[in-house]
Amino acid sequence: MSFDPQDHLSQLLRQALTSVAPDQAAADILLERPRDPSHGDWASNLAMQLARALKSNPRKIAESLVAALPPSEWLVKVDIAGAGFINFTLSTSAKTRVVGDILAAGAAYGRGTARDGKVQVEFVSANPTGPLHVGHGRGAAVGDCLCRLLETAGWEVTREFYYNDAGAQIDNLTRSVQLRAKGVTPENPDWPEDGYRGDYIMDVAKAFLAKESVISDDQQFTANGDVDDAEAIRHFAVAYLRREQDQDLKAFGVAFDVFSLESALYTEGKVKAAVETLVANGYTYEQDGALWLRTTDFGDDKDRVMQKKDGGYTYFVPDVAYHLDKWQRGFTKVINEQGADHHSTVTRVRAGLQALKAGIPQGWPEYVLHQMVMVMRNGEEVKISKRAGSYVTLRDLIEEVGCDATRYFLVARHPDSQLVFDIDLAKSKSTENPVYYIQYAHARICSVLGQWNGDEATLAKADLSSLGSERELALCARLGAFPGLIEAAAREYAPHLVAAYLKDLAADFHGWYNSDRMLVEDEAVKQARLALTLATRQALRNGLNILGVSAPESM
RNA sequence: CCGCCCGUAGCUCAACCGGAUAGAGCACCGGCCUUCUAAGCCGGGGGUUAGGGGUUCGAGUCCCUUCGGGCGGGCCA
Repeated sequence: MSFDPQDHLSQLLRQALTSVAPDQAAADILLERPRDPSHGDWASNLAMQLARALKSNPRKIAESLVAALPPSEWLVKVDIAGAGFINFTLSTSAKTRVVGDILAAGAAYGRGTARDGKVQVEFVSANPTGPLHVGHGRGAAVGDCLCRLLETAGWEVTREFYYNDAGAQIDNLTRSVQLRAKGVTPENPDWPEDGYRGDYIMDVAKAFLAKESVISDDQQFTANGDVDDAEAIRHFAVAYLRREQDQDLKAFGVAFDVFSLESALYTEGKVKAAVETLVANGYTYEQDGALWLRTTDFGDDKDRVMQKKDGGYTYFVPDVAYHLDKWQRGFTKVINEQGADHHSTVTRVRAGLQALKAGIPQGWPEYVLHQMVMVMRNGEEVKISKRAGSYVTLRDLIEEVGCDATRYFLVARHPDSQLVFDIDLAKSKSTENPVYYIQYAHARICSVLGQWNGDEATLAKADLSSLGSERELALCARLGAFPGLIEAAAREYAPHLVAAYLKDLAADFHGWYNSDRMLVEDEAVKQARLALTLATRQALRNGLNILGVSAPESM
């Protein structure tokens, strides 16, 4: 049973509160770590929060609370400071016991208790019309790290990839490959205005002509080489590009559990069924030869066309059908990770789902929208244009920068913030690369433990009473903050917090490493320090694992 | 014109349902390798948190507004 000081103090305060102000006994009790160490290890603003309700001076309330606080063996001091903060100072043994807790928990340290309901995270969802670019990379990094984070926090997570394999874009792709196979190049005046111009189209065409077979995670198809067989070209191109994407994702450490195809929603009648329900529920009307959905009933600023004059559905209709399907598959919690350039779909999809009257909650599904990635190379912005074919692929990045650094760079920023990916900077294997800083801490630890060459399992029971320096206690405090950090990052869908935490943890370790030796003569001191060292390695590993970044034993 | 996101040190970014003196890295200056990896550490300078107003014990954080940047607002996806 691990010791959680925050929980412990919270209980003490709750008891004090119950006796001091019984009618406020249900008030929220917030405990936080003060920035300034002289303010103790934990602080509560409870007295200030209660001031209004109790119509009393916060400091007075604080005094009553402190007086009513049950005794605790883990506390050495409680004082009142500032406007009415209650500051708690823990005993050294209370601070260091996290080391034993971590060594006992191992890879499970930071893991939350199992939650009810299963979560689905949909991300990347790139259409198979070309290689994945940096934007997809950000989606892959954020989405996958979010999944790892949610899993760590106790959720059962399904990773899903959805793509359009049948629409106008695929027709365009098919035509582009067909033309290439017939020897027409984008420079030719006959090349369609919106045709795909990238060199990869030529690769697809060549492979088709060579009657190659391709296998991806969800597709397989053998080309017949017949340039007039558009259907075969379409199948082949989709399978080929899906395979390319799979290879990139695999190299990026991302794997999906489920692939969903837009075409299946049509062939299985799910689109038709959704439309019929919307009509039956009375949320549609005809105007200008089209069928409209009254999305303004659900917060949209204008109604949207569902069925075009030509009879085809607009893109959000299959989206609605798809999400109904997700709901019917039992996912009470669904998070869609997408680029912010698609944020206009959020309102429409939710409106469509509400109009289905299927008992779906209003805010379902949830969205994590990442802002755009701007790529810099040689100090200049690299324009990303799929049709022009001049863009930075995820594969390029992984090959040039490495999987670890690429993942780290793409996930270390708040998804809401635009991201400048400076290729030259990320490529440089220098101190400017923060991922190395973290990995280096891990490698250093491995090196020390290797030189000690003892049985790591024995450290779990080490006597920690010799720990107590400022740096050691700061490191212990950082280690103790890990579970709470996971909880917060999972709650806020903010994997970048893990990246920031690991940097801080590495900094605490490097600082301690440089000030004290671990492999000292005194056996008790050595055991205690090695235990702290091992616990730090465990936290680094667990954190790096959430980011999908490797933890090298040596560098 | 409307909607969403962003604006924090020279640069790139943190800051846990609003907390105490806003923190790191890079860059710059000065120190530390006969001792566990110097991809490291220690010290220093650097800020009106874009501007203004409001809410309250307390605001980078919430509300209003102005400015600046990005993305959307197709019977495209």
